[in-house]
Amino acid sequence: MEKKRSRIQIINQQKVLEAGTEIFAKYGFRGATIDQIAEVAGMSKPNLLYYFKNKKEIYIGVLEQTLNKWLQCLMEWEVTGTPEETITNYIEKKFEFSRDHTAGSRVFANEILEGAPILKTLLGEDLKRLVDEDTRVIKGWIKDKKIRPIDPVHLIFMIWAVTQHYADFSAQIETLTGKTLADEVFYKQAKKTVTQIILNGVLI
Amino acid sequence: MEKKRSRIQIINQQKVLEAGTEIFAKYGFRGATIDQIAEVAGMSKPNLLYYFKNKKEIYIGVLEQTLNKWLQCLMEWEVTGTPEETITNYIEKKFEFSRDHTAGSRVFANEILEGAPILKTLLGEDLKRLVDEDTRVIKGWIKDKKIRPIDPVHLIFMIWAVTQHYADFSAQIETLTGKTLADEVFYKQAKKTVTQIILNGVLI
Amino acid sequence: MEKKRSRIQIINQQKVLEAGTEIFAKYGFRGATIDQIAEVAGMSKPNLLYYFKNKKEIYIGVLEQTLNKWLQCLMEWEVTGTPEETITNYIEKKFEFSRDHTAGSRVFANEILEGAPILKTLLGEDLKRLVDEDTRVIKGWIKDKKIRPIDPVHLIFMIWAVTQHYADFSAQIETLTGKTLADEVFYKQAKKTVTQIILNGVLI
Amino acid sequence: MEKKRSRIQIINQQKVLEAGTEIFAKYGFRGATIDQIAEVAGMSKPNLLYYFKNKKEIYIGVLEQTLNKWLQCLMEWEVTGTPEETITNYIEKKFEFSRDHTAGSRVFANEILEGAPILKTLLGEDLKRLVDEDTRVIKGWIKDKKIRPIDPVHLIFMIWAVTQHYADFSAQIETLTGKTLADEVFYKQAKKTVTQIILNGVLI
DNA sequence: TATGAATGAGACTTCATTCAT
DNA sequence: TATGAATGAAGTCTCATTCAT
Repeated sequence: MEKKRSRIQIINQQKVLEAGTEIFAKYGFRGATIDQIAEVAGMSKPNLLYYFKNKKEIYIGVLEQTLNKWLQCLMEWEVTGTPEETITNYIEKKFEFSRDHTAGSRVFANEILEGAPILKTLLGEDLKRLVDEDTRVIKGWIKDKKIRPIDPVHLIFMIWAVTQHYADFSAQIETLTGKTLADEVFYKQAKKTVTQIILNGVLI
Repeated sequence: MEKKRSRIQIINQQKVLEAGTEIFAKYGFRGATIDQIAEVAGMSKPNLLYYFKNKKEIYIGVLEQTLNKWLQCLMEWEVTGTPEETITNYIEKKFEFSRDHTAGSRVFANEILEGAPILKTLLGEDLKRLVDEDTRVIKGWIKDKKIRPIDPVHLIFMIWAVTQHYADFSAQIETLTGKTLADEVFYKQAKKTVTQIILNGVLI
Repeated sequence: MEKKRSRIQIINQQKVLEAGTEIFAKYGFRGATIDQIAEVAGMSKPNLLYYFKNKKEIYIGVLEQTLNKWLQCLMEWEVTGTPEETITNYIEKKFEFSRDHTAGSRVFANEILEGAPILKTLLGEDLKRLVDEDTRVIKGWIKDKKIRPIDPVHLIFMIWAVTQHYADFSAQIETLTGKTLADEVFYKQAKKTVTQIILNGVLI
Repeated sequence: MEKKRSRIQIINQQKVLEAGTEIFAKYGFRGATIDQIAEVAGMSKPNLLYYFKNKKEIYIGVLEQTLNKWLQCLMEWEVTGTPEETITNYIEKKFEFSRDHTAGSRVFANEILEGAPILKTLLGEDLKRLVDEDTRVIKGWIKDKKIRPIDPVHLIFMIWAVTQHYADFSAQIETLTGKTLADEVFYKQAKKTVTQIILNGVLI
């Protein structure tokens, strides 16, 4: 299934994935055209199709890469500290991800919006494992009376929802505030406010 | 701009808008086809196009209808009570909206994801007004020391983000938990947890 | 599965089938292009695709129509007379078919050459039934000592092979003799010679 | 036109021709792809194209090779014996050819079906010569009252048609009888029946 | 001699939209 | 108001062929 990949193959595939992320983020799967992706990737359409058999393969590649980055982000989470430290760090990481992978985040959001036809399986496996683990940690905190007795999954969803919102809905946010996460001040303000509310919301 | 609309026109246009909401939610603007919408609306394609000049008009119609419903939801907010009552009520309303207008919410999300080409203007006007007003109210609370000094817009975004997440990302949520907002118990649990955290997060 | 077919639909579908027969006979399935068929049928490509979903559907339609005509030809065979009359009549019918349905015969030949991917099932059912019946009749003749004891299927194949040859290999025949079945004299000569040899070959 | 050909060239060209025969037989000229041929020949596509300038050249090569083999088969015919011996031997040779060069036979059939654009010239020359000679021999027999007065070319076509039928239509034959020429018993039966009928058909 | 990489031409197919009734 | 029929534009994908090494 996997061809041997030479240096140039790796480079070009990566080029395509990056271009694909950008275009799919902007136009969705159907809206994106191979032409656009090829143009951004700086290669001819048939050459692009030499590396990825068809449009869907590019899309899957983009999704997998994004999901992997996201999973990695979630896994880098240090759970050894206090709940305050840990949650602060978690939110920080997610905000960073939203800022640094805005396009990927949107492709991801689009896929979920359409019912996650491609990602469903992966989400049910890899992501589920991570959520289960986080849930366990949070339950431990609750048992130790370190945080209030809230439902762990909804806390997790809250953090995901908010941080992702700044990436996915940035058009709306920009229209309303004139700012995006790219604005350093705005970024810090958002992170700070969210962290504050969540921490005060759960810590005893 | 407005033609005189006979009874049957009104009925059929509404049929189309509902069908459009469903289909656009599932496949996005480009992914949706007029055929699909016509089929769901129970009329022939040319007949549908008799009511809406082209695909984009249907889309705009759906977006406007959804936005109006959402604005109405936001406006129904009673600001006369205590912050606790008010915020609780606000979150409740938004959760209801997510549950009862899942499809519309997704069409809306999709539009924002793609940069809100159609809605941008409306958002900058109608929604901005509402946000400004809410901001003023929240600032009043802060000044009166009724809630902690947090940045109002980010509080608003948080609430929007979380409640919308349950509609837009329900595929992911369902994969991870097996539940959706249609499940009464899950719905209440989600609403309760979110309300708790936010209230504890902002109240003094 | 079958739509209601209006007059114009029937007419246009038949136009397409005829054009398809001509083009598929000349260029084979892959070699044929929808453009060519549409051109011959006198309609635009998308309009043609309004009647047949894709190229393969046209092909299947052509094959089925040809097979049906052929089966009908085989069934019109009168088995009540003497072997001499019956065989003479059978060969005559097949020769007629080759002359009057040259293009269809070639499409058919092409399909068989490629392994009959589409027709295999039909051949195994309808045609098999006919062959079995013919075989029974021939065996009866043999038992009654009306013809020599030859293997019936090979006799049948012989007749098919020869008559079909004049349609399918007419390019070769024309190169070698300068004539085709369209030439009345040549047609009669061919039919007469073949009938003679076969009759003398099997009659006692 | 002829380059000096090294050992490896000869070997590789032969590999390509064999692969080409197989693939062209299965899919026809347009249906065959160079990739497929290269794969069967066990070499890369550009390497294959180093030996044959383009697809058509491979096709021509295959056709020429097949035609040569066929002509050789026809020429090996011993005309010195009695008509019975000679015809029996001729049919035998042709049956052998069909069994041993099934794929080539089909490529040939395909070419003729499409109007013999490539072979037409060769057929008009080399094959014509052979047919003329055979015709002369048969006419001699008729004049000597050794066989009945039938039209020689149609006798020749009959034999070609029948023997070729077992190669070209083997898909149909297999569907109807479950056998192919590869089955020794079936092969002998077919040859015997055909020989019998033809001999009885022409001998006085 | 051999092969990864690249491309232009062309085919199939979809789909929004219009026509005619 | 309603709909079968028709079409142009556009997009996906294949494939013979060439390039560069």
